[in-house]
Amino acid sequence: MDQNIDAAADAEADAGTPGLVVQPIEANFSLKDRIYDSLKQAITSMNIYADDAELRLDERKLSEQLAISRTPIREALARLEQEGLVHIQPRKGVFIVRKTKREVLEMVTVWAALESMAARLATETASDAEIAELRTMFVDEDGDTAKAHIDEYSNKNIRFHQAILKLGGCKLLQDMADNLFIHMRSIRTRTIGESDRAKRSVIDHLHIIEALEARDAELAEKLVREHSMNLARHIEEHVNYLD
Amino acid sequence: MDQNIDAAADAEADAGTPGLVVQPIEANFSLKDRIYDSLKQAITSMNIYADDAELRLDERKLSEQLAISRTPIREALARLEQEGLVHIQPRKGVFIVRKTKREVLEMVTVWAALESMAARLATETASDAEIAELRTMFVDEDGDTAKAHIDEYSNKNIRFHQAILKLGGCKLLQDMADNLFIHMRSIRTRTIGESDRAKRSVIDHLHIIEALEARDAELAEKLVREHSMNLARHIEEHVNYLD
DNA sequence: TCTTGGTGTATTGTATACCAGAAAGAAAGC
DNA sequence: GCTTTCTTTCTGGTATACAATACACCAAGA
Repeated sequence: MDQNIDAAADAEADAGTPGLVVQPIEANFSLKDRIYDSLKQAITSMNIYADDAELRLDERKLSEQLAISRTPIREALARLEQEGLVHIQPRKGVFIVRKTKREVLEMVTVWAALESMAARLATETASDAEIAELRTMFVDEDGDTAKAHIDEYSNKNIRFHQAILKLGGCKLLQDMADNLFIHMRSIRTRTIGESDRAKRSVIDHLHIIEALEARDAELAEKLVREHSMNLARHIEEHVNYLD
Repeated sequence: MDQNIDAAADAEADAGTPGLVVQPIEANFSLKDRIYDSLKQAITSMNIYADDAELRLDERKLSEQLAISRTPIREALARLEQEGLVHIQPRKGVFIVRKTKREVLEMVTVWAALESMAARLATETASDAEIAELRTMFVDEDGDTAKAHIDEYSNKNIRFHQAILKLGGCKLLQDMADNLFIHMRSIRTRTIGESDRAKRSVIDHLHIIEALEARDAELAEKLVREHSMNLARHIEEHVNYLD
């Protein structure tokens, strides 16, 4: 590493010297940040609602696996706790939090508030081209084929909602929704396969696109909100694996 | 500790036995958490937009002042950074973040989304008595007297909005709005005194209460949203001390 | 056999020492 | 006098050592 820096310095000082310039000089690496990302990724990608899920995080074990000290790990865990992904019980341990049904329902409600506002904003700020792009997401898709490729559709579904958030043009709206999404990901992927939700979802989405195209703020907001609240209702009635 | 539990159990089993009930067992103290609260309180109560504001936080200085080591301070700072109150520049320092005008506008927008959703929910879940309570907030208040007591009114204003969030019955909605509010507090208290915002604010509030009383979800949502978006417009046009 | 007390171990909380990078100031060369 | 470079110092980043607590296990006595 030091050689790289020296080489770069030499190359800068004397362009004639063919020192090995290592390049983009990758980002400011900080163990704390990398561990944070790593843990977050690990937590969100595991199914924390499985019965045999290991919900405990061992600082020491992590520090050994990653071959670093506990300090940066603890700081990463502090951030994760602030974010609500883990809970630190003093003198007991660090545990991945399982959301209760009520909490999930509240997250969906907040999501509905955020995305419906984004849809409203999108009717004013998004370009016709941007809205038209939404349609391309469903070009090879209808309800029936969707049911056949649940996983694939689940991803498309996610991207559709993220696209609307983006069209709203409000970064904060987007970020907060993304953050909620982290907690809801596993729920969404599980519920999309139930009953005929996939098919109805596609229909809803098309109606939303039409409202955006018509620049109908009230309608777009309403459709987006009700689409999310339908998910809430579905969870309320059919999801039983939450506390 | 065990005695407490036993005593309580005995007292429950046999009310006649005068077991020593030792009391609530005071909180679990944790330096990290206390420092977090302390710093957060300090940051939010200072005017970070003053020209001479000291925006830098020195870990070592803090550790000396508080007579503790840097470790728990760093964990508290990590949480504050995650929350967006401070920014840690590696090898440079820890700085309290000044929000840009755009960021403040986005916060108001999100606030509008959250509170309008809460108002909508409130029309369905809040009791008549709870809604009626909102009126008592303005019993001795009209636009003119409000202008005379800006500070006092500013607090009432805040409480009114928090009350609506609460009536929505969605804890998460409330918490997220509260969190946004921390960043907006200084802005709100400054803008409320400008032009005739206080007077118009009172009128808006009364209309909102009426919509809630009429259980008109659409109207309540719309009024709350527009009330907040008016603040956004006002900031856009009149606030110049932000980046 | 059951209860109770103590001890040992595992795990987190806190303190401290040291490292590396960056900024500021001093000194030297032009 | 200006610029440049070197050095000093300050700051956060990381590692490690120590302290405190929770939990489990075991042994002894009733």
